[in-house]
Amino acid sequence: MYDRYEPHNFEAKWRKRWADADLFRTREEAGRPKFYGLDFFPYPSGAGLSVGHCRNYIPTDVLCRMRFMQGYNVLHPMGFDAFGLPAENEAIKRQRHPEAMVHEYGATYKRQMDLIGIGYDWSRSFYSSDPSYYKWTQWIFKRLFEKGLAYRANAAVNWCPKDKTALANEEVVGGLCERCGTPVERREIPQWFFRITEYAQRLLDDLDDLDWPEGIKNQQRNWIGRSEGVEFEMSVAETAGSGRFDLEAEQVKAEAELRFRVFTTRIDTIFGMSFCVLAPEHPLVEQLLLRSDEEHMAAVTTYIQAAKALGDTERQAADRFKTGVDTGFKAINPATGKPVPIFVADYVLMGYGTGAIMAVPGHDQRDFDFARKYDLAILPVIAPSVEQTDLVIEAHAKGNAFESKDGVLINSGEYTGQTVAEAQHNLGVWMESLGLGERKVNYRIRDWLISRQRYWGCPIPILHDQGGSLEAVSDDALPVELPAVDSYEPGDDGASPLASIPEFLNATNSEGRLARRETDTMGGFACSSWYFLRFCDPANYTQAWDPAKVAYWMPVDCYVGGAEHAVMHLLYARFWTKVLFDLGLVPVKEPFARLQNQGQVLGYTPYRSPRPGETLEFGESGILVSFEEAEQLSDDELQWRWVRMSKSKGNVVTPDEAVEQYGADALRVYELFVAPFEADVQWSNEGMQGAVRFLSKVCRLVSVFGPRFQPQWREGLCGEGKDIRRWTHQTIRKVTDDVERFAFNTAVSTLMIFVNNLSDAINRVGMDAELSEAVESLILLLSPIAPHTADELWEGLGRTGFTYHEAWPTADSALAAEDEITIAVQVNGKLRDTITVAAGTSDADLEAAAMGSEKAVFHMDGKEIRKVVVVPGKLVNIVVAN
RNA sequence: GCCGGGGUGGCGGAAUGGUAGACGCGGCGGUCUCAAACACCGUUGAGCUCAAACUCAUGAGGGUUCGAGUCCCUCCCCCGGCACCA
Repeated sequence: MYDRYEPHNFEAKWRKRWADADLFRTREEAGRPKFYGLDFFPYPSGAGLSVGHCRNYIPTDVLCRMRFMQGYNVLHPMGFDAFGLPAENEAIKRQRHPEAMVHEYGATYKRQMDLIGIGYDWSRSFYSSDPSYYKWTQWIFKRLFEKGLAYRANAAVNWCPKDKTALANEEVVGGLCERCGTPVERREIPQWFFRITEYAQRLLDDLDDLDWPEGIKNQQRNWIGRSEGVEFEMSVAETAGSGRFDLEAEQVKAEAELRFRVFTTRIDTIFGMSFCVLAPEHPLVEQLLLRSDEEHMAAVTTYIQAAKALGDTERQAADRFKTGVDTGFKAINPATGKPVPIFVADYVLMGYGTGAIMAVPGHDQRDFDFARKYDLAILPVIAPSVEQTDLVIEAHAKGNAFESKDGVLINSGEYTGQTVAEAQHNLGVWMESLGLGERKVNYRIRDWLISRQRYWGCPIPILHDQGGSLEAVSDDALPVELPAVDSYEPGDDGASPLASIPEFLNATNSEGRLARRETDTMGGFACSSWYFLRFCDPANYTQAWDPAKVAYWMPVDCYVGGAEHAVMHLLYARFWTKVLFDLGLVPVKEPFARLQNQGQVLGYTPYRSPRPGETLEFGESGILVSFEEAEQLSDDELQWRWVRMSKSKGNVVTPDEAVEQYGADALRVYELFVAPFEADVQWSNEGMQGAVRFLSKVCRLVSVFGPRFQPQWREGLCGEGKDIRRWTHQTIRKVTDDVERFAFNTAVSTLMIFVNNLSDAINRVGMDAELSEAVESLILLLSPIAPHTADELWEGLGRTGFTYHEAWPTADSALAAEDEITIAVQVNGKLRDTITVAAGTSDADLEAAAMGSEKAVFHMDGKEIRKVVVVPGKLVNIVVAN
C-alpha cells in the first residue's frame, strides 16, 4: 500500500477496471429511488477541456456517485451538442467537414472526462447531429407546427453579417452578435419562429417552485418582462394642420376612420397626456401621410427614412437624444376630449405593445425629454398629495419627470385626489365600460427565432408547394437528412447553402406534386431543448422516447452548468417541456427541478497598456500579451489579471496537464475545496499542492493503520473510544449534508479535520475496532470525491471490489452526540470564560457553573446581576448593572 | 436607471441571532539533509514591542437585542443581468 498519494501508480489502473466492469452503466432496478444528475450539453470545441470545464463535471459526479452508494438508480449521462454555428465556423476555418470534426473533438472530450474519473454512462451518449437523434428533433418540430407554435413569418430580424445568419433576440447582446461580437443588422427575411410568447405567463408562474438560483430566476423574469396596464383606442382628429379639415367638425365626428391603440402601464396619468407618439414603422403613419399636406409629408418621410437607415444599436442607445417629427395630426385624449398632437419618433418601438404610446411628460422621463425638445406642454397630474405639488414643480424645474407611483392624482377631473392604485383601477373600469379599451398584460419577450441560414443544423422538415403553402414532411419520411456535401459555406443573400443543392431542394409533397424543401436549419438551441428526454431512452428507434422511461427518470433532479444560459437554453428547454406536457408526451411541466451554476476557473493572464496608435479589442481593457512576451516587459508596462481561461487568451490549464503533474484525484479535491461551488476561483499550483498533501495524509494514515485494520470491526467494538466514534459519525453526517447542498468545500474540509484527528489518534490509542470503523468510513466518504485513491486504499486494506458498490455510511445520531460540551460564559455579552459540562446539564446547573467561573466573577466586579440568559448547549450570559 | 448577488486576516474562504476567522494557501520557527527540494512538527488577525490579562476587529454610520458577520434603516464600493419595453 502507498504511504503517499502516487497517482501515476494507480489512477489509470482504476479507470481501466471501472471501464472493464462497466461500472457506470445505468441501473434501473425496481424498488430503488431514482436520481437524474445532468451537466449542460457541451459543444465539443477543438481546444478540448480546460480545468475550468472540470469545475462543472466534478461536482455533479460527486453527487451522482454518492447517490448511487446511497442506493439510488442513477442516470448520469453525457453527450454532445454538435450542431450549430460554433462547430460550423470552426469547420470552415479548418476546411473540414463538421461531422468528422465534431466526432473527433467529442472523442477528446470523452477521453478527458474519463481521465478525471467522471462516472458517465457512455452507453447512452449521442451527438445532436446524429440522424437517429435529429429525426426526433424534427418530429418535435412537427408537433409544434401542428399546434401553431412553429410558424413562418416575414419579419425584420437580427442578421449577423459575419455569421451570415439570422439570430434570436437572446443571442443579441447590446446590439452585438453574442458569439462573434459583430454588430447585427436589421433584415427583412421570412423566418421560422416558435410561439414562446404564448407560454410567457406559465414560464413566469412556474419559476416560483423551482429550486434554482434566485439570480437565474430573476433574469428569466426580467426577460419575460410582464407588465400590466391598459390598452385603449385613440381616434385621429384630422387636423387644421393640413388646412383640409375642420377640427371642430371632426371632433364631433368621434368615429373618424382613423384610430390607433396605445398601451400604458400608467393609465392614472392619462389626464397628463399632452401628445402621442407612433413608432416610425407603425401602419397608421402611412395612412396619415396619404392625408397629409406636403410640408408635413416631406418632414415625416424624411424622418422615417433616417430612422430606418440607423442600425438598431444606434437607434436604441439609451443615452441618445430623442428625435421625432410632428405629423400635423391630432388625436383625442379620451379622458379630456381634447386634441393632442401626434408625433412620429423612434424612441417608440414597433415591437412592443401596440407601437404607439400616450406621452405624459410630467411623469415619464422619456416623454419629458421629448417634450422639452419640441416645446410641448408638461402637465403635472400626480403629486405626493393634492396640496403638496411643489415637489413635482421642483423636479420639472430640474429637468426630471416626477415618476413616483406613490401619491395622488391632481388636475385629473373627477379622479383628482384618488391614489395612483385607485385611479388605475377606476380608469381601467371606466375604459372597459365605454368599450374604449381594456386592462391588458404585455410581455417583453418575443417569439423565438429558430431558423438559421446555415448548413450545419437540423433541417426544418417542411415542404413549400408551388402555391406557397406549407406542409410538414410526413413522420415516416423523417429524418430529413442533411445532404453530405463538400462545400457548405454560407452566402450573404439570406439564403441557406442548402438552397443551392438541387438534390436536397427538390421534393414532392403528399399529393405527388413538385415541392421545394425548406432550406433553413434550426438553431442549435432546438437540439438542446429536449436532449435530457432522449437520455432517458437513447436507443429508441421507433419513438423519441418510451413514455414510461421518461416518466421514471424525469425531471432532472440536479442540473449543473454555467449561468450564461439563463435566458437561452434554460428558457427554451422549459418551453419545449411545457409544450410536450400539453401534448401528453411528458408527465412533467418543468424539466429541471434543481439547478446549480458553477463558478469559473480564472487564469493569471498578462496584459499591457495600449501604445500610441493602438486600439483595444471590444470588451478588453488592455492588450493581451503572450507569456513569453510578458517576460520581456517591464513591471510598469505589464498588468496581470485574472480572466476566464480560454484558448485565445493562452492561459488555459488542461486536465491532461493537471493530471500529469498532480493527479486526477488531486484535481478533483482542489476544485471542490478551493472555493464555494458557485464562486469563481483563481487557478493556483500551490492549491493543487495542498490537495496532493491532503491525499498523501490519507494514504499515510491508511497505510500506517493498515496492519491493525479489522474488517469485522463491528464485532470488536468494546464500548470505549467514544471520541473516535463521535468524530466518525459527525463526519458522516456533515459530509453527507454538505454534498447534498453543494457545499463541497466544507465537505472536503470536514474530511481534512477527520484525517488530522485520526492521524493523531492512531498513534495515541488502541481502539482498533473503533479506528477501523473510522478509517473505513473515511475511505467511503472519500470515494465520490477522490475515487481512484479510495479504491486503491480499499484494496490495500484487503477489501475487494469497488467502493462505488459499497453502501454509503449512515450517521448514528446517538453516536454523533456530544457528551461533554463547552459552554461560553459571557458577562454583558462579552466572552469571559469557557466551561466544560456534561451534555444535558440543566439550565440551573449551567447557570450555577457559570457563576462559579473565577473569570466571570472577576468581570462581574460585585455588581448587581440584572438577568442571566442561559442558552442550553451554547452559553450563559450574565447581565450586570453598569 | 432598474433587478439580482456580494463586501470577513497577507490570500481562498468557515460560521441554524450565541466562543468570529474552521479548513487550506502563504509566512515564520524547528526536525530530516552535506545542502536544497519534498515531507513532518510547531506557530501565525491587529494592538499592547515575551507571556498572561486586556483592548480593537466582519465596507461606513445608525438601530433592534442579554447578545449582531448574521435581522432592520441610511450610505459607499464590487460583480452579474436588463435597459428608450411606455
